[in-house]
Amino acid sequence: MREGLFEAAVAVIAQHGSAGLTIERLAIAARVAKGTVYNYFRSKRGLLQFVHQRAYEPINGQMHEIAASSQTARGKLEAMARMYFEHVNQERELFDFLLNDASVLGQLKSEQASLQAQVIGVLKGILEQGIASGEFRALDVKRVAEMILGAIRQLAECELAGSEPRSAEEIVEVLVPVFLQGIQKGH
Amino acid sequence: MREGLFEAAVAVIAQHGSAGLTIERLAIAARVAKGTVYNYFRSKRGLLQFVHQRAYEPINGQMHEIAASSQTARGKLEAMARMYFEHVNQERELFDFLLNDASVLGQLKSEQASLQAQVIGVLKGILEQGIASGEFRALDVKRVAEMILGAIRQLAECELAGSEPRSAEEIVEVLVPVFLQGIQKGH
Amino acid sequence: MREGLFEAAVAVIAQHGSAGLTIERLAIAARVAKGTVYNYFRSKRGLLQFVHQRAYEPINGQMHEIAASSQTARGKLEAMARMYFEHVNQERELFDFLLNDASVLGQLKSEQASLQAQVIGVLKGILEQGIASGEFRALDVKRVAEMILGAIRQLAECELAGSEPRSAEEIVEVLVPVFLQGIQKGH
Amino acid sequence: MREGLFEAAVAVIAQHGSAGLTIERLAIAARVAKGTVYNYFRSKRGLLQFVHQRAYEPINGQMHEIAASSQTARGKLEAMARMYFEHVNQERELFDFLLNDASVLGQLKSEQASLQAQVIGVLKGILEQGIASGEFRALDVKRVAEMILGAIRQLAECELAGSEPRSAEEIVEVLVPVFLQGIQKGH
DNA sequence: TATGAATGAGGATTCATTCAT
DNA sequence: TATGAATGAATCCTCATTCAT
Repeated sequence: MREGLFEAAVAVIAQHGSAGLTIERLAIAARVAKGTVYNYFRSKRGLLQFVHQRAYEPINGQMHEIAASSQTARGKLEAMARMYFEHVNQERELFDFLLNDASVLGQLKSEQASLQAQVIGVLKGILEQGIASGEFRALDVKRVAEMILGAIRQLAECELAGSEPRSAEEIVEVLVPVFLQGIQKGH
Repeated sequence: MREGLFEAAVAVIAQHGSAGLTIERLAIAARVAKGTVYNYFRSKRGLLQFVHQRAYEPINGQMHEIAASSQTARGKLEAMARMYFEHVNQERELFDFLLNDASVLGQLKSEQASLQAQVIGVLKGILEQGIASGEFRALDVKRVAEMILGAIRQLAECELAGSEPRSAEEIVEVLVPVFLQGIQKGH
Repeated sequence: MREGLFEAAVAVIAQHGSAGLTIERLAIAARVAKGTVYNYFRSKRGLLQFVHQRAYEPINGQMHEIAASSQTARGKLEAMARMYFEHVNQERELFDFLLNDASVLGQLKSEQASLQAQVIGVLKGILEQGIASGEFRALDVKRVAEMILGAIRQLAECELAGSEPRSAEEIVEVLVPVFLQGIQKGH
Repeated sequence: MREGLFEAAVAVIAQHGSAGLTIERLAIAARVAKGTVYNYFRSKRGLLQFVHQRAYEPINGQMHEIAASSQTARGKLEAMARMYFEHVNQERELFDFLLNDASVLGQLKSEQASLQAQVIGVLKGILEQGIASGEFRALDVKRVAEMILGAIRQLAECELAGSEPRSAEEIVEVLVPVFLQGIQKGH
């Protein structure tokens, strides 16, 4: 049932925007009565939290899988970026909400923050692996992890803002070389 | 008076978050009557637009100055990042709002988008200059511009989230080398 | 419930005039919460439309019945006038509103106009029947229909303004002869 | 100055409708400050009363002139109807307000009522003259006066609702015969 | 007298949440 | 557990009126 409400929420957000997600619309989309929603979620805030968690669950899972896999650090960065863009492309409206409005309501700020912290942690791990293995030079891993996350987020946002989705591959092919070799000539 | 309302708005946002900015709270913070607000702004939307524009005005101005100056592309990138972080550090609450909640309620989405487009445009210009001058290698300038913007934004956000502000210089010293030389060893 | 709100609306209008009909007063009169009103009417405008339609429904119905009946044109005119005054006498406060303030705020202008157009249409039909049957002489039916409607409305308004209601019959006995034989002597 | 405000009020009503007549708009149209209005009118209500009176002044004056003139009763009726339609046609927007919305605000009800009473009084006088002179048959003069007023008002309203103004003469030529000879054939 | 900034009561509307059935 | 009618606080906005200059 929570599952059904999650999907209904996504549908409503896709159609009315995140500000248009009201309990009434949600209930209609889920074909239940308004009161029923409150049997499964303490409050709208709880619902939002669930949507947030539910949406990032697969990404989170795959992120940790990638991190735990036995690849080079570069391979992991590539895999993570690719995986992320694939998800974003698959559920464009949902991520349009999650990327831009999620913290908006002031209600998901902590969730958003803890998620980011997790992502940054994983990226830091990858960077440290790369440094240890000699792939990467010594770095301020935290800052670089933040930069990578930021770059990916921004690419995703611009991607969503534009009309035609481009393949994840395409984007990875720009992202990774820039971070690996930099933009300076003769490197 | 618009000035006073602007400051009151920043104060309210700092305390209650952007979703907590109501005309009533604003009026109280500015020590005027509710109706007075409407003598200076056509609507809440208008107020928000003013706050947005007002906040980015100096950044925007300096951004164009830097772009128009006679430096190497690298110098411009450095200058822009430095300038940006200095502003952010100076008005932390305000940017906490602008960075996260600016598109709140969907009311400033277009302003935010046009601002971003402008920034990306300037960054593209700098990248093209660098390519032309032989500083940079051939690049997908649009994407790289987006990445740089995203990295800067994320650094700023994390900076604001953290407790102690770090000098802009420090951040620039991490950001620029990464984008210029990349993170790969032996480059 | 819509019924209850209708009656509450009539009561409020009777007491405060149509401009004094606020959602708050309506809710109090109906002994419900303000929000409840909006569970039954999309907006104040919708409420007003309902009141308008609800009030004229019976008159409208009987008007068309009379028009469709098999009487002389004169008989129909008499019947319509009688029927109208009977309704007006029965719900004095309501019609006090409808006759004077219906177009209030411009919100019911279109409803009022379309209703009038309908009435005029029916009256025209009756006049044409009378001309065809030889009862009436050739006439500018539209104008005469307007005149009859206006005369009836004005009689009703003055009736409502005065204190003691007079029987519909009495009024019909003045109205019809004037329109049929005119006021000139020796006719 | 009151004169100037009257004209400004008419202009505003013509452009924004009667509900759109605010003190602010009035002041702008009259090219004075808002506060100045209150040096000439105690309140908005007072202003409205003045507009009402001012608008009907010429009609009222001519009405009494006609009543006092030495014509047949029929001639007076004709003259009054003609005069009325001429005025209405000259200031269509103003009368659109006066005819429909004047009592709306609940503020001009008494003015409207006293004006009507006056008109009805004059019409009664004319009818009595006609009866005395043998032109008209014995009548319930009050009722017939009301009917005549109502018929004229309705014709005027329909006239204003329609797009192209028709000459006053045309209308008089329909109105008077109907009231004089009636609509019955063979009369 | 003229000004116009400031006022604040008042009004329409939304929506998360409750609760009796 | 499911329902959905009822709630009422919260919010944006309007505008007649006042008053210090």
